[in-house]
Amino acid sequence: MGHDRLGATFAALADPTRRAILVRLASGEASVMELAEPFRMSQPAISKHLKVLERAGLISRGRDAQRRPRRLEAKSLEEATEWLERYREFWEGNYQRLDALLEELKTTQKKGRSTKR
Amino acid sequence: MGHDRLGATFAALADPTRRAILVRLASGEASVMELAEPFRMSQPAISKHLKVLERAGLISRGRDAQRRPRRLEAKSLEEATEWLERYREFWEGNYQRLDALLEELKTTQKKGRSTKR
DNA sequence: GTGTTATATAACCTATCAGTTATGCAAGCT
DNA sequence: AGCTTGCATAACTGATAGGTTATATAACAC
Repeated sequence: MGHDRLGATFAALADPTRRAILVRLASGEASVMELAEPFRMSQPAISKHLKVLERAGLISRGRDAQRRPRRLEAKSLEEATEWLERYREFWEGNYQRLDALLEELKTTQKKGRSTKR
Repeated sequence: MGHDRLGATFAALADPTRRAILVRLASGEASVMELAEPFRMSQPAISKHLKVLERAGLISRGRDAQRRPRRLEAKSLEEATEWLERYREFWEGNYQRLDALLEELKTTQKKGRSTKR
């Protein structure tokens, strides 16, 4: 399945290594070697993760001699957060109301079945 | 790679079909058939997506006769949102400051490497 | 009972993912 | 010039994802 941009962002965030990389980058830009150091994974593996993060728009590449330091890009994160926020508020607020409403509907259209939870 | 819980949540959110399902569920619980209807995908495919969402803790199963209506569960979403929020605020606010700070650190801890171009 | 509806599960296929090693290449260093 | 460092890329591999069809199960309707 091809991912859309939002999908690519969430997919990128799904991997713990990539999340750790983002956490690291939150405290400042870093070279590939620096980013690879905490993991017992090969450098190419890290480069691949970085490519995923980059395609998701979560990081960008700079240049400093032979280094290609990565830094965070906020945009994608904002989009992801927005998406979540929208629906979080949607049902966080309405949760109790919905619960009651559904219970009501259920007992109306079927004869009362006992509740789960 | 085995996903942790947060990872499973983000992975679940990566698929557009699953996001659409969540959006649908934000307006109330729904049976599998109801959830499957908008898609030109087989019912088993939808059941699989639902299983992914359930393992991620994003939805739960009720029972109503032969129906197994799904409903949203807020917890996982909250966790995901929290994670994003934490880092979003981290660099959204501090972006400019961080930039300057890093420049400073770089020139301090290495002997002055000339500007990063 | 028989048949139907709602859902789950199995078996299968293909594509993508996450890792590996080996190699290439550009930019310093001496 | 020749060696080293930092990174990218290619080719390969095993596992997982996402879809399919076919079948099983469970509750209802007659």
